[in-house]
Amino acid sequence: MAVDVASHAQNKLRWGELDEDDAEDLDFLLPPRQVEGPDEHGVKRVTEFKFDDAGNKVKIVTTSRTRKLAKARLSKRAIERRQWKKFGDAAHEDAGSRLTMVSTEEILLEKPRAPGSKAEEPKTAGDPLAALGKGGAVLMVCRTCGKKGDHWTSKCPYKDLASSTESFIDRPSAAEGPAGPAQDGPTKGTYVPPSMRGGAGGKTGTEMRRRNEENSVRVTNLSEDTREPDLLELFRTFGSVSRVYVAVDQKTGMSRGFGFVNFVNKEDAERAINKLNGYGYDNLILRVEWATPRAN
DNA sequence: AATGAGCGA
Repeated sequence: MAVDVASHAQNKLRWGELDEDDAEDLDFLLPPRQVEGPDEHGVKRVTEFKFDDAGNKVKIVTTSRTRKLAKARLSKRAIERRQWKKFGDAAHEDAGSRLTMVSTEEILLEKPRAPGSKAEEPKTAGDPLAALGKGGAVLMVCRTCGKKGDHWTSKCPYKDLASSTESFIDRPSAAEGPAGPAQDGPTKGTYVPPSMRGGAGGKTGTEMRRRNEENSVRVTNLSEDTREPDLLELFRTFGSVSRVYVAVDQKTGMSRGFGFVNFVNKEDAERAINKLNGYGYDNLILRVEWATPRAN
């Protein structure tokens, strides 16, 4: 961009007459802002000039480094690729210029079923009674122990024991403890899938495996681009994994750097902890420990 | 440094 210095000079401005607004008009006298990099270490250098309050020309050099760019995001391979000889349109570009660039546009990620979304409004809008539904309050009936009005199935104190079908419906007389058997629950004619049927071949008594909520392993110090499939790949070598979870910031969608892995078998979880705690993954040192049970 | 989500007869 050519700057017509001569025409500006005709204004015959004197330094003493300048107020703040006029000062901006003199920027054309300054060398242009220069951006170098980022280099292979992710370091970017910006050189710019401005006038200070006294009207002196000042050079400002700012170097910045994109967080974790070289460390976690770029593999050796990727750094290597940056050395490749350019071709096509890029062949004639200046060293620092880029044909592709990172967008600075802010993009909000929205959860499809976010609370407060329009989809759930029409029901109750303008009619507080509608919230109660036709039949009034919903009656909680636990499908595991048959207790009413107390808890949902997921909150049942017996949920960690055998499958509900096996202990409470298929063989109702086997139910013990404070809750008692399901008196008015279905006891006959209820379909029971083969996998859930007791008897020969089925697991019984002491063989019954506790459900796996317990074998929960917390993984911290994950790199921010580790996703659940990555965790699964890493942990599945130790045994059956029933669940992987990576904590994500609801607002930004970015990983919060920790997650959980649940194992079907406690021994597998234990081996995973022993092997993977302190393990270098994606250039970070993992911490792998037993998780304390989640609060409800 | 750090302990997870959502659903419902």
